[in-house]
Amino acid sequence: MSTTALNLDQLNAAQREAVATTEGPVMVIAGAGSGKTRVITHRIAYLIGTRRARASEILALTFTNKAAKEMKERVEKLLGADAAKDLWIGTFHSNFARLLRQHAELLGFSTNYSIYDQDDANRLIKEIMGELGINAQTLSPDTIQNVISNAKNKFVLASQFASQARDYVEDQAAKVYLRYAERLQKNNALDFDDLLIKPIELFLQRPDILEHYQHRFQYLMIDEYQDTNRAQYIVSKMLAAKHRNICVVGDDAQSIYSWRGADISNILNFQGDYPDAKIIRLEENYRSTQTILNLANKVIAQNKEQLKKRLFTRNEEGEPATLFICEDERREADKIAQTIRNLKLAKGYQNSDFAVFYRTNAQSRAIEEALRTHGIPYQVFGALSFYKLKEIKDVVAYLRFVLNPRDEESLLRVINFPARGIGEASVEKLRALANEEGLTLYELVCGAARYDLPPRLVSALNEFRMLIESLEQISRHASAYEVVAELYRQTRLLELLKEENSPEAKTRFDNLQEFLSFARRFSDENPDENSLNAFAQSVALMSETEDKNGDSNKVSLMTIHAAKGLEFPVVFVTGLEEKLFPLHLDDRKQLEEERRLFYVALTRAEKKLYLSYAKNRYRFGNLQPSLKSRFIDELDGELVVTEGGKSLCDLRAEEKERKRIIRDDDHAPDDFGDLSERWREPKSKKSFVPKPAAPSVPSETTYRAGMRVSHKMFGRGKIISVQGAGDDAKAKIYFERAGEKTLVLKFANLTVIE
DNA sequence: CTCATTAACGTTTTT
DNA sequence: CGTTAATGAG
Repeated sequence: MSTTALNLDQLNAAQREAVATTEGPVMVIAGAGSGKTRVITHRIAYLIGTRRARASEILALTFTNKAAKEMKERVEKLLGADAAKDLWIGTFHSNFARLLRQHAELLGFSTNYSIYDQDDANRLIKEIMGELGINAQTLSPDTIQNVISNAKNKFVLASQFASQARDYVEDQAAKVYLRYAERLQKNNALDFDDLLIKPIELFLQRPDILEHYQHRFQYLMIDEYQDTNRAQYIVSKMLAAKHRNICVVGDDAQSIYSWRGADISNILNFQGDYPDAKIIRLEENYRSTQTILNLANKVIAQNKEQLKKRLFTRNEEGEPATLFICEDERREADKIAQTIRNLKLAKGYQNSDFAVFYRTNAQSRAIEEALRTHGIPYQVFGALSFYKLKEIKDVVAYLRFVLNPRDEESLLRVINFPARGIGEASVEKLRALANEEGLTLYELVCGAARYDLPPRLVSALNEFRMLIESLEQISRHASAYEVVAELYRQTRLLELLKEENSPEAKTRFDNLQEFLSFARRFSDENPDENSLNAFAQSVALMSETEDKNGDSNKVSLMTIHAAKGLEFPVVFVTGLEEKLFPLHLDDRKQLEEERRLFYVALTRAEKKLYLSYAKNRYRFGNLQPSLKSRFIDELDGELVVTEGGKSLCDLRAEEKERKRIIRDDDHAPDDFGDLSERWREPKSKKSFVPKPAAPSVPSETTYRAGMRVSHKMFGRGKIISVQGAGDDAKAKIYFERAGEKTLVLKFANLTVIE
């Protein structure tokens, strides 16, 4: 195929090798900005173009919908939409959800199974904990959910987990896990983890089915292999066992999801699994300036655990990075906004050329505010996904329930939405009755007339049942869009919101409308007969990022996790403070992951990098001093300048000098703000002296959270919380100088400050 | 049963 | 600080 040959000429030698080595196990170590997606898409095109494989024989697994979508589009560009349409390109979750739809019966599920996201699963776990009498105060549902999810990620099933539970938490979690699995089965529902685990169970039960897929998917490709967990590892190994045409692409330096069960040893040990594997390194970076790359390389070099590689670029050297040292988060945000405005004027950049990264979503607020006051358009990614909004989830729950009447969780969600007089008390009564009668809740709803229930309730239930039945009727022959439209019509959802006449209602109105048009688009693009099921399931696996329009001219705000895989001409990495970034620094492993995250942040930048930190930051509502991040110290000082034009090197020398002077003067060193260029000003000393003690108050004083207090040893602070009463009363207090302490009030001898 | 006010709570990341 | 869960009045 001439087009394919032409395409290969555009690749460098390593990329070409990665594309053309189609047979046998291959691991591509793709450094940041080295053209990874290009390699995968060309490889697919090459396989098809040279007739080594048909499109339907290729399975390409990605980590995010966005990556899948991009890959699909680029393959289509190379081959034409028609040639690419039989490809299985998608996330692990969506591809296996699709596969499971075909075989659900064998696992005791129907093809219309519901997919529960984290929220749904959490609700169910809370419910189960209630049933088991586990106190949610002692053991949070989130913890239990985490434990269960981790077990699933490692392909440890409930019974096995129960038999190997080691401590109290695991023991309780095991009880919940067992019942949780039962309940999912009863509801005909799978959670996200199940989408990975159930295929393994299926393949173990039915080797013939495994063989079918081994034969069908002659070529297996896995993107972001460093992010795969144990379950994903197992299932890919099973699928590749026969033909062994497995090509994994990844970068251990960008592994940032270990908290979610990603197992970096999957990529580190690939060669152990496949001793004959061909290892190909993509080391030429096409994205960033040399300066940016040098900074990043030096940062990542401080990690012990990693595969050897050396990234280089032939791009221009570029400007040094700029470091902003700010008083507080507002000035940090302001500085960023000003810089954006100036760069737009001076260098002709557009809004969309800028990205502002932060470690935690909470940090976006200050930045948004500053951008707003400067009149700079922006978009925030990821914070809360469109599909996680209550109103959207409620509508989706309707669709799920129409498809899957066994799904009690969805039923509970919609039975009184919009409010139709079936409140909590009624629902509890109905559930108890259903239990007594040995019926499912919905069976009882359908036969409500036969029981001695308040007539108003019976008629409300009847109305609800008729709604569900008519939607079910429509779903048999009409598209997902038509079902959603009919749901809106019958429930008068939009009208009800309009009548509310509040701004919140207006937003929800808009969201529902957007969902409707999304359904229409989906139905237009996927006109198969089973479309409501496909629609509901893909919505469950959807997150927002991918369907926000990327072409609008706005500054992008996002967490660094969300930034992976993206690139921007100008990047701001904010909040470089200890305990913020790095957020977790308890052990080396966590710290190395934070460092990889920093590496990811730096390598997103094409032309210019700005780094910043604030010496004070609001946390839980009050201003706290922060220490500059150790990551700043790890940077190559020659490649970073401050606003004043001084290099980081000079600054470090000054810092050293200053510490020496302070030591000689026998002053207690204060340990933040140490990069300040105004260190000579004697003022700075004063600002840390606590105020003289406020008038004392009687010992009977009741202390409340939020009160400002002063302590002899610890100085000024603010009460975070108070526990207990009388002589035993303790308060958790955040002290400006000493940090968080828990004190027995009786002995603390606090004074209240106005 | 619904709406209001209040208390508690937490801020990592995503399929 | 801002959001959500829990409680109490109407």
